[in-house]
Amino acid sequence: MTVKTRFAPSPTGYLHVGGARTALFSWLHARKHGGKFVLRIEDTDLERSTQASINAILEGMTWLGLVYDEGPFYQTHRFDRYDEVIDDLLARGLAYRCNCTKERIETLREEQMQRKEKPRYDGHCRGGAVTAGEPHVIRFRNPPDGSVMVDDLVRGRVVFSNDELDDLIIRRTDGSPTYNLTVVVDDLDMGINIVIRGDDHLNNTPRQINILMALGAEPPHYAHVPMILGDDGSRLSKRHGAVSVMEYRNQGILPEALLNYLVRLGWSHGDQEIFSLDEMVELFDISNVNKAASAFNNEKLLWLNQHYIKQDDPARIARLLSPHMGELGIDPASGPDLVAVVAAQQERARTLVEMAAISAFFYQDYDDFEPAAAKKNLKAAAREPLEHLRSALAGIPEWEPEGLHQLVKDVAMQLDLKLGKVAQPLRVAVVGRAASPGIDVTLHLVGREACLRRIDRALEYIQERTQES
RNA sequence: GCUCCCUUCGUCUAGUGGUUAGGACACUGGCCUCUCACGCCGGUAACAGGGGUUCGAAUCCCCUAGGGAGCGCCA
Repeated sequence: MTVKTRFAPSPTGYLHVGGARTALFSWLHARKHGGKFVLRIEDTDLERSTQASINAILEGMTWLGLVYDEGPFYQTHRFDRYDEVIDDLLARGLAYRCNCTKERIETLREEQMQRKEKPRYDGHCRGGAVTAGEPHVIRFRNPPDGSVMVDDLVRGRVVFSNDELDDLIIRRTDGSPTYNLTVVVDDLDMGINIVIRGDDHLNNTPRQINILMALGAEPPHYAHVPMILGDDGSRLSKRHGAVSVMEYRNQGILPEALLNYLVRLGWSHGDQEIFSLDEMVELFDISNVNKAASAFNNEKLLWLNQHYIKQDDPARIARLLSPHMGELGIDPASGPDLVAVVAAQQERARTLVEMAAISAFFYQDYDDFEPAAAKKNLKAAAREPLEHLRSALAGIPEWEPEGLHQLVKDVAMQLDLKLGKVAQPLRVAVVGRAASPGIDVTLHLVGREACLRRIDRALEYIQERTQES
């Protein structure tokens, strides 16, 4: 039997990292076993589902490269099928109409709570007296005794007693089906043989198994993966920073870095930290997934992102960096080759946003000197080296890194200064800050004209500064 | 309240009766060095607590504590 997994988000928000990891695990499991991965949109809640959320989920899946083999299927397109199943259950006495008022249920709840019992429906309408003509919901007739065993691939065996379960609503008064019914029917119809989902669904599983049995179907395998918490161990939310997958793209995270980070959350393979997609597919095993929730650590994500930025082809990084340069109002075509800039900055940025920020000076004059850098490097003692450098740079015939490197060294030697005493003022003059790639590469990419202009500006700055004091 | 689940460095994790409890991120000392970064070498830091079982327990059992989920005409 070929393995078939699914990811079934409800479109009531963006694709967040928890959902993305569940999707990743499902996708990996399918790929590893040469199976199929299905995307299903659980949009039966007409109130909260939005097209914007659907688009956001699809966009997130695409960005991550979690390609689905079937779907997206929409539950709202399948209402006829759910009706068929519900009617069948009703006809066979496995479901019944209920016209209990919300008030009655509420009172029942309160009484049960007072008696320190678990609140649940008491089966008041089980007798079948409610007619089709009056407003009603349909409830599933849960087995009154016995127990349900869930043989979970990550949790192990979990047993639920049927008397803990009540007769859940499977069709609302307005005629629409509810989650526990649709999920069961869909997984059955779509041939899903392993359900990988968040562990907030573990408690629903026995109910779903009971419905499945009423339909005469064999339950699929289940794997309930733990949830992802925020940095501080509390439930992940917006205040922890990005939760939406697309937000990570905006922050300059590479999809392979996010994927690598997510796969290591709750799963590991010995001491290995870096996994290519192929390695994940080969090594991932759903039954090795941890049971405990894990906290999302942005620092480690950043480390992985830097790793992938360092390792990737500069041309690809340049392509991905370009829009982030645009965000800063820079057209990369207006200056040095962006691929060369990436090659120079590749080891210096944890995100593409960072890389754009530290690369702006290649394309436009900086606004102001970074105060601390200017204070330390652009003082009176820097005037002479800068003047020497300026005239040497103005006269150098070839504007290439090798010659430029030699030039800076020569000036230092002539003035009997350590290289740092010459290169560092030059760096601050040219880039406005104390950090940049090697001085030779930096000069080369900035270009002669801009270098001379900026050195003049630094000399003026030193002039003003020495006059003041 | 009831049911179910979880618990190794700050964080992610390795570990399946005998280990100086390993790795990674972060933090930190040093090296490299024109800056930053990269890289390299080193350091701090954990078995939630208590009982058992056993010659021996992070590993098996029980209890306690803490955390989480569910108990919707949400999914």
